[in-house]
Amino acid sequence: MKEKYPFSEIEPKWQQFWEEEALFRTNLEAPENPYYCLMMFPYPSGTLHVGHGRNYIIGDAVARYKMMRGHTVLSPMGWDAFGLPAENAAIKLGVHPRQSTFENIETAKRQLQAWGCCYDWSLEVTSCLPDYYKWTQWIFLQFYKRGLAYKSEAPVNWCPSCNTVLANEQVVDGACERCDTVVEKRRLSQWFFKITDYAQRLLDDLDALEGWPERVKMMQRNWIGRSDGARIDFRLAPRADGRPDPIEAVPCFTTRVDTIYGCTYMVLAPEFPHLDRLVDGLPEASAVRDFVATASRISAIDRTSDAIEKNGVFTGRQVVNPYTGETVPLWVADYVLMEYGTGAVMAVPAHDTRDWAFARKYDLPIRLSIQNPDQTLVLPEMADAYTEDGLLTDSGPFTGLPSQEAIPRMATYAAEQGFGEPTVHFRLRDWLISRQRYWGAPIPIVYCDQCGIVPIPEEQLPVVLPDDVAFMPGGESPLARHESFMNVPCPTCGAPARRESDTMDTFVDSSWYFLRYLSASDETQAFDTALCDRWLPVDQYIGGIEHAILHLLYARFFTKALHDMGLIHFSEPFAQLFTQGMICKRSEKDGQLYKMSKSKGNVVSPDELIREYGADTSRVYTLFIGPPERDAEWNDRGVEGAFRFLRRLWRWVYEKQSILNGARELRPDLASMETPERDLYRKIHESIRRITQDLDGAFHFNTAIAQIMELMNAVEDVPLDASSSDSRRAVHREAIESIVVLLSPFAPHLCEELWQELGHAPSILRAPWPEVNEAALHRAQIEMVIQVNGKNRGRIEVSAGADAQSLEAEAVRNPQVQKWIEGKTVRKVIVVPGRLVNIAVSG
RNA sequence: GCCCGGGUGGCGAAAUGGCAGACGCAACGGACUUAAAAUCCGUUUUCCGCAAGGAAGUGCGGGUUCGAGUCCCGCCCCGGGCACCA
Repeated sequence: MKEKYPFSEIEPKWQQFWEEEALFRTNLEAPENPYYCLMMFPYPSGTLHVGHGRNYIIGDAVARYKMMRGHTVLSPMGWDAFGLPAENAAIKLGVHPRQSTFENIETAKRQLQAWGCCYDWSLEVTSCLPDYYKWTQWIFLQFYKRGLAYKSEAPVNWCPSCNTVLANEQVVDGACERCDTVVEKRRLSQWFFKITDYAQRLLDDLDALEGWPERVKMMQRNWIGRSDGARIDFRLAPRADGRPDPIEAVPCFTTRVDTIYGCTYMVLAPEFPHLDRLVDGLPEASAVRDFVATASRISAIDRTSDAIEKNGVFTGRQVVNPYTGETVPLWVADYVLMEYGTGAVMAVPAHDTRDWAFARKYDLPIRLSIQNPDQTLVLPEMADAYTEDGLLTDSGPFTGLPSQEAIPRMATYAAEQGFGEPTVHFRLRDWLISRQRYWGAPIPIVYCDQCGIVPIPEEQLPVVLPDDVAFMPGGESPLARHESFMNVPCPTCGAPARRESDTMDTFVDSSWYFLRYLSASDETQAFDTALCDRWLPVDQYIGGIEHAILHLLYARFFTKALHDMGLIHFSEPFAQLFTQGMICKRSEKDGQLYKMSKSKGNVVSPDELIREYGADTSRVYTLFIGPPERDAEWNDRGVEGAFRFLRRLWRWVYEKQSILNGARELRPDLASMETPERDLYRKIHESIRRITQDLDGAFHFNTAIAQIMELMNAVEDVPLDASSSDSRRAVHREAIESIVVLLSPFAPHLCEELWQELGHAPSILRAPWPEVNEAALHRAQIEMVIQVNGKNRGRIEVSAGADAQSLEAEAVRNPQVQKWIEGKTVRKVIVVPGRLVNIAVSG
C-alpha cells in the first residue's frame, strides 16, 4: 500500500475492473427486485462541466446504493443527439453535424467514465442513429393513424434566429428559450401532436404522482391551465343595410357568467376571423381596419405587457345579451387575445379590472351586477372593479344568489335555452413538432397531388436523413433543397410526389427513450411490451428542473398515448422524480453568481479537477456541497476539504493496515468493551442508521457524508496500536470497514481499493450494506439537560432507565438548578425521557 | 395579481416541537520545520466579564406551548412558475 493517496493510479484501475466484470450489465429478463434508475440523457455539446456532473454523480450514487441493497439495477445512458447547436456549428464552421455529434459523444462518454459513473453501455441509445429514429418515425405514424398527429395551418411562433418554428413550451416571455430572440407570429401549415386530448388526464394524474416534487407538479398544473366556465353566444343584431353575416352569433368564453347582467359591451380580438366581413360596408369599417393593422404591428411581448394601455374601436355592430335580451355595442380591442377562449370577451366593467379601465377610457356604461357580502357597493364610489365573488344584484331571476351557486345554474340555463353551455377551457395548446431544420428525425410523410397527405408505409421506415446537404441559413429545411430526397413516388399511387422536408422537434426523440433502453438493439420493434411492463415506470428519474414542463410533460403525454394504444400498460413514465439544483459559480469578471455555463465563462472542467484531486474527491464534494435539490455555489476550497477527508481515510488505513488486518478474525463483543471502544461502537451503528435513513427517504447525501466524517473523527479519537486490546482492535476493524462500505457509493474507487487492502475480494458492490445492531445503540448512562422556564441551567448524568419521578427529584436537588428555583413556586415539571427536564417556576 | 419555494455564524450548511449552529470551509493561536507547504493540537454566533458566569440570538411583529428555527396569524425580502387567460 502506498503512503500517499494514489488516486490517479487506482481510479482508472477500478473503472476498468467494473467494465471487465460487467458489474453494471443488467439481466433484463430475470431481475431480482428490479430498480430502474434513470438520469436524463444529455445533449452532447462539447465537453461536460462539473455542473452537468451533479446529475450523473447523484444517479450513480443511487444506483450503487440500490445494488448494495440487493436490487437488480438498470442504469442506462444514451444521447439526445439531434439538435440545433450541431447544425448551427455546421453552418458556421462547415463540420457535418454527424461528425461533431459523434466526437462530442465520445468526449462526454470518456468524461462520464472518468467520473466513475457506471452504466450498462450495451443498452446505449443514440437518437440520431437510424435504428433509433426509425422508431421515432414509427411512433409518429401510430399517432397519425389515431388522429394524434395532424397538419394544420395556424399562427405559430417563429424564431428568426433559429430559423424555425417553436412549440409554445419553447417560448419564454415572448422569446426563444434557446437563443432569447423575440419570436414572431407566422401563419404556417405545420404538424402538431394532439396533446390537448390528454389535458384533463395530464392534470388529474399529477395528484397520484406522490414521488414528484410539488413544485414540478404545480408548474405543470399552471401550464395546463384548466379554467371552468361557460360558452355564451351573443346573437348579432341584424345590419341596418340588410346584408347577411357569415356568422349568426359571437361565442364568448367566461368564467364569470354570474356577472353577465352587468355586461355593457362585447369585445373581439383584432384577429377575430370574420371581423372584416362583419364591418364591410359600414362607416366604421376603415377605422376598424386601421386599428387591426396597427395592432398586428405591435410585438407579442408589448401586446401582452401589463404596462401598455388598452386600445380599441367601435365596430358599428351590436350584439344581444341572451340573458337580458338587451343590445350592447360590439368593439374590437387589443387586450383580447385570439389564442385564448374564442377570441371574444363579454365586457363587465363593474367586475373586471381590464373592462373597467377600458370602459372608463372610452366612456362606456358600467353596471353593477354583483354586491359584496355587506351590500355596500355603490357605483359612483367605486375606484376600481369589484372582482370578488358576491351576491347577484339586478340580475333578473338570479338576483340574490351567491356567485358560486349562480355560475353552474346560469351555465345550465344557457344550455337549456340553446345559447351556450358549461365549458372547460385549457391553456395548453397542441404541440407543434415541425422544425424547418436538418438535424432531426424526418417526418415520414409525402405529399401527392392525387392522394394528398400520405404516410410512409411502416415497412419502408426509416426515412433516412441524407448526409449530403448544403448547410445554409434560411427559413427552410436544407432537406427541401435535396432533390433526390424530396422527389419520391407516392407510396399509394406511384405518381411523382414530394416528401415533407421538415424534421421533428428533438423533444419527440426524448419522449420515449426510456422505453428504448430495454430494447436498444431490437430491430423488430420500438420497444418490448413485456419488458416495459417489468421495468417501468422508472423507479427513480433524476434531472434538471428546466425540464419541469417541456420534456416531463411530453414524456407523460407519450406514455398515455402509447398506453391507450395498448402498447404499454402503465400510464405514467416516472414514479419518483428528483430535480437537482444548478451548480453556480461567481464570475471572475463581475463577481456575480451565475449558473455554470460555457457562455458565462465560469465553468470548472472535470478533467482538470480529476487530474488534480481525483474523481472521488470531485464526487464527494459535489454531493457534500449542499442539499442536492437546491442550487449551490461551487467553491474551490470546498474541493480541498473533500480531498483532505479522503486522504485522511487513506492514511489511517495505510498506517494501521497490519493492526486492522490482524483483527480480521475478531468480532466486537459488547460485554468486554471499555468506554472508548463502547462509544466508538455506538457511533458506528448510529452512523449506519443515519446514513441509511438519509439515502432511503430523500437524497440527503450532504448529511450522509457529514455523518461519515463524524465517524472518521471518532475513529481517530480512539488510539490504536499493535498493543491495543482485542476488543479495541475488533471495534476499530468494524469501524473502518463500515466507513469504507458506507462511503463506497460516493467514493467508489477509493473504497474498492481499501476494501481490497482490508483483505476482501472485490467488488465492494457485492458487499452487503451494513445492518444496525440495536444493542450497540443502547446507553447505560445518559446526560440530561435541566431547564428552568425553558432555559438551560444545568446537566446531570443519570442511568438510562431512570423513571420520571427520580429524574424530577434529582433535577430539583441539583445545586446549579437550586440557584434558579430558590424562593420560587414550582408550578410544573416536564420530564422528556432521554432528553431533558424542564422546571416551570413562578414568583 | 395568483400559485409554489426559501430567509439560521465570516461562508456552504445541520437540527422526529426538546441542549441552535453537527459536518465542512475560512480565520486566528500553537506544535513540527532553517523556512514555507503539508500535517497535527486548540479557539471561533454576538454582547458584558480577568474569570466563574450572565444576557441576547434562526428576516420582522404577534400567538399557541412547560418549551418554537420547527406549529398558527399578519407582514418584509429573495428566487421560481403562471398571467391583459376573460
